[in-house]
Amino acid sequence: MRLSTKGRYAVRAMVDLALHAHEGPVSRAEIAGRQGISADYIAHLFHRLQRAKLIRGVRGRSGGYLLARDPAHIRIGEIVRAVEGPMALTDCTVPGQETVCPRASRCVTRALWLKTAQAVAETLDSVTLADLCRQATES
Amino acid sequence: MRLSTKGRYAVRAMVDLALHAHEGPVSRAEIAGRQGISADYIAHLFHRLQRAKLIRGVRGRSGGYLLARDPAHIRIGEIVRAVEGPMALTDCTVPGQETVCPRASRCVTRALWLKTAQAVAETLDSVTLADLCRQATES
DNA sequence: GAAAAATTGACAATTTCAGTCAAGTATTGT
DNA sequence: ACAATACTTGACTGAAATTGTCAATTTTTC
Repeated sequence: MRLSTKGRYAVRAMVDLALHAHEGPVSRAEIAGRQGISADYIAHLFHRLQRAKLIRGVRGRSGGYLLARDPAHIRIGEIVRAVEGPMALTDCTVPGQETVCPRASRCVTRALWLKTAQAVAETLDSVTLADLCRQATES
Repeated sequence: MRLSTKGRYAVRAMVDLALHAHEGPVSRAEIAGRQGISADYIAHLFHRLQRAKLIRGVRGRSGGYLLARDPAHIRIGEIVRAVEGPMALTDCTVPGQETVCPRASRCVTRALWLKTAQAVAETLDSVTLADLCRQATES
C-alpha cells in the first residue's frame, strides 16, 4: 500500500514550481537541485503532468515549466492521478475500464475496494496546491 | 496504488473460512478449491493471519483452520494489515518506525500522506467480517 | 550560430510480487 | 503402531513493476 515515488516526487516538484514560478519559467535543474530529485526523472513526471494540463513546458534558452492554472485550483489528487494513473485498489475497480472477473457476481469485496479508493481520492482532492504552498511559507 | 493479492486473497479466504467453519476446521485445500487460489500461497497468508491472532491452525488428520474470534469482531482492516503490514503510503509515515528523512522539517506533504492512510484504515475498519458474510449469503 | 532547455524513447539495475517446492512436525483414524 | 492427512516454515524462482539513466532530437534565446 505504498505510494510510489512518482506520486510523491510529483507533488513536491509541483509545490516547488508553484513557489518559484512567479517570475518566469523554472527549469528542471533548479527543481531537481532544490528537491534532491534526478532532473532526468523529473522530465518524465512533468511530461505526464503536462499531458494532464497541469503545467506548461517552455522550450528554448531561458525555458522551463509554468503552472497551467492557479495553485488554488489544482487539487493534489489531480497531480497524483496524472502520474500514477486512476486511483483504484484493484484492476476490477479501475474507473472506465473495469476488468470483469468471473467471480464478480459472487464477489463481496469489490464494493469495499471501491469505497476505499474513493476515500483516498476525497482526501487528496480536499487539499489544493495553494494549501501546501501556504504551509510551506508559514513555517 | 494497488492493493496486492495478499490483501485481497486474505480477505476472500477469511470470508470463505467464516462461512464454512461452523462445524470444525476448514483445510487449505477446500478454501483454495472454492476460491481459486493456490493452496501453497494460502499457507503463507494464513501464517501471518495466525501470528495476528485472527485464526487458529489445527494440525493433524482432520485439521485445518478456525477463526480465533467472532466474525463480528474481526475488522477487515485487521486482515489487510496482518498480511500487508501497517497501512502507510510512505516509509516516513509507518507508525512506530518512521524513517526520519532529512527534509522532514521542510516537508509539507507528510501530513497529507498520514491523513490519507488514516482514511484508508478508517474505511477498512468500518466493515467487519460478519458484514461481508451477511452480504455473501443475502444474494 | 552556439548554448540552454524541453521532448521523447530506449534501456537497465533493483526491488517487489506471486507463487512453487520441499523438508519437517503434529495429529488422527484404523 | 503407522500410514495418511494437514499444518509449518524456509528457500527459492520467474515475472513484473519501480526507479531511474542515457542519448538523440527539437525548440528557442542570447
